[in-house]
Amino acid sequence: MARAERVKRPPVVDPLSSLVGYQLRRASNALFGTLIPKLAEHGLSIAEASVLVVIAHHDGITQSSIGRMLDIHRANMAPIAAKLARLGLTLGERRGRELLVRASVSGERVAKQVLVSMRRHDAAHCKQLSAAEREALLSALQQLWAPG
Amino acid sequence: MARAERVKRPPVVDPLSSLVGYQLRRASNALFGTLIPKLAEHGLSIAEASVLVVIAHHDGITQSSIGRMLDIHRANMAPIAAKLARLGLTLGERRGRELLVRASVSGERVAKQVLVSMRRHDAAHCKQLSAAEREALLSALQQLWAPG
DNA sequence: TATTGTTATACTCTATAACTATA
DNA sequence: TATAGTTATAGAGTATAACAATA
Repeated sequence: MARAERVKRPPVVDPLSSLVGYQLRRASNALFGTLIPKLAEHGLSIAEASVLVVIAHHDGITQSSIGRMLDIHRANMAPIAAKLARLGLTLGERRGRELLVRASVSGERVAKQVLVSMRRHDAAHCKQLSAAEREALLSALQQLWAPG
Repeated sequence: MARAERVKRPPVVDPLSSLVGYQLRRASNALFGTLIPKLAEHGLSIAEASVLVVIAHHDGITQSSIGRMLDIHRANMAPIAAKLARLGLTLGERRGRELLVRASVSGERVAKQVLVSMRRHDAAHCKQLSAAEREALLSALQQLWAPG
């Protein structure tokens, strides 16, 4: 307690600092902000890259399934899927009212690169945390939003 | 490890689940999504309510200081400050190029109500976490974005 | 009826640029 | 020069509504 008074930055002036929601938003914005330019090197937004990764891991998945998995509205999935197809990263096969999507050869390659970028980015931001702390963090975060 | 296989929900299908950045975004969106309607009962957005709370705790603070504290751009602070003033929640006193802001009597009252709403909302979402887990979560989150 | 995919559209949040006034 | 405040505007992300096609 007394030591804190000798620190340059004052202890806590921000009345919102003790709120999980506030800290979540700040941390989320921090990681998002640095991830955007990394994925831009691949010509993709975070949403586009995330969808590509999911498709590469789930051959023949439908747009609706991806949207439910990543919490992206159907209406917003359309332009994302269209861009990935236009870039030649995904191939669509219509079956009835569903559109089964899978990654092309180049799509698989880009998906792997994107996932590596994401993991490197994640590790870089978490380097101040121990492995146990990171696992506890992941577990706590999942409990905050996961169903159940 | 073996116990996890007996859990109802499959282990991990989502290739992004192990990323802190992904979990952060999902958790942040979850808390944000339910906080918005709560603060709308006070006629305020999250940003507006946050700024009001900061003003109530820092008498005579400037817009720039608030912006730096909450990471809100100057250009976006203007309409927020204008709305709080228009609602009679804050009073501004110009000194040179600075505009010192303080909460009005009703502003103080609303700020307290808003902070109570925020804390209740936070507690409701964190009720699955122990006090120790919540503290560890706050600490980890702060390390992810705080300067230094 | 319910679901998939699609388009159009609106709203919020955030970012950039340009300007005035003051230190 | 650097900072504070303001305005206008552009962009991204996300939301609703409506529609056609299919289960």
